[in-house]
Amino acid sequence: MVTMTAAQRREDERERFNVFVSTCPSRTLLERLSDKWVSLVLCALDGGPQRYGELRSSIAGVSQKMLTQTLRNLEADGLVLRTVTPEVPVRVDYELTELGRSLQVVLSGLKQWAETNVPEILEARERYAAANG
Amino acid sequence: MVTMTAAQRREDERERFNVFVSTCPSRTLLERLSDKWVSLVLCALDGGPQRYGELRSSIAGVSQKMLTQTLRNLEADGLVLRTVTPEVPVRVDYELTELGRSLQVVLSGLKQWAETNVPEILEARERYAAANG
DNA sequence: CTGGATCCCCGTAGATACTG
DNA sequence: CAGTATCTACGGGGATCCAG
Repeated sequence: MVTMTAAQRREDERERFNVFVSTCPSRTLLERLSDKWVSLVLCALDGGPQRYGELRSSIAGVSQKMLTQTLRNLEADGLVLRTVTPEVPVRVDYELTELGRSLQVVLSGLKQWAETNVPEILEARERYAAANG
Repeated sequence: MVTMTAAQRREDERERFNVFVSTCPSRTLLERLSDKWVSLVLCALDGGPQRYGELRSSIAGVSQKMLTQTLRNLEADGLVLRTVTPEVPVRVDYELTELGRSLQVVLSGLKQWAETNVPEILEARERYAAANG
C-alpha cells in the first residue's frame, strides 16, 4: 500500500459517507437536520443565548414537547449548549456551539431562500391548481 | 416622514415574510422544504433528469407513496418538472426547474455539511451518552 | 413561576397488495 | 413501469402532572 496523497484521502473521505445509502450515518444525520423545528431553533439562537421560554415564544406554534425534544437532540449532537442556572425559578439558557454555528450558516441560507421565493412558489401553485383539479 | 409610493409599499410587504410567524406562507414553505425526502430528491435530480424507478432505487429506503407524494408537491411548487412519455410501458421523467436548481444549491450545502461533520457529531453523541445515562 | 416529564388521542408515514 | 388503495403503527400535539 502506497502512501495516499491529500487528494486521494479527500476522495476516500467523501465516499465513506453517502446520504443516499439508508444505513449511512450521514443519512440519518441529514434526516435529523431536515426537521422543521431544527432550522427554526438554530436560526432563533443565531442572535445569541436564549432562555427556554424565549425560544418558545419566538418560535410561534412549537409545542413544549417538540421544543424540548429538539433541544435535547441538538445538545446531544453537540450543536447546542444547555446551561442550567439554579435560581428560583430555575433558569435554562441555550446557545449555539461552534459546530452549531457552522450549521446555522447553512440553514439560514434555506430560511432566506424560503422567505425570498415565496411569491414564485405561490404563483406556481396557482398555475398547478388551475391546470389540474 | 415621507410618503411611500405604492411600489415601495409592495416591496415592503414582500420583505415582511417571516418564518417565525406560524401563519406566514414562508413558514409553511420552510416546513415543506425541511422534509427528509425533499433534500434527497433534489440532490438526486442534480445530475439531470431521472425516471421514477431510477429515483426510487437511487434514494434507498423511500416508499412509493412518499416518493410520489414528494414529487407531486415539488411539481406543484414549480421546483420539479414532470414529463410523461406515452410509451408502452409508460415513461415518466422528472427534472429540476430553474427554481428547483436554485434551491438544490442550498440543500446540497446541507447534504455536504452532514457528510462532512458526521465524525464530530458521532463523537459529541458519545460524550453526551457518557456524561448522561 | 419556569422548565420539563407523562399520558392519551389522532394524523400521517410506511409496508403491502393491487391496477392502468 | 408508475403509480393508487388499504391497513397498521409510530410519532406529534395538547392536557395534565411534577420538580425546584
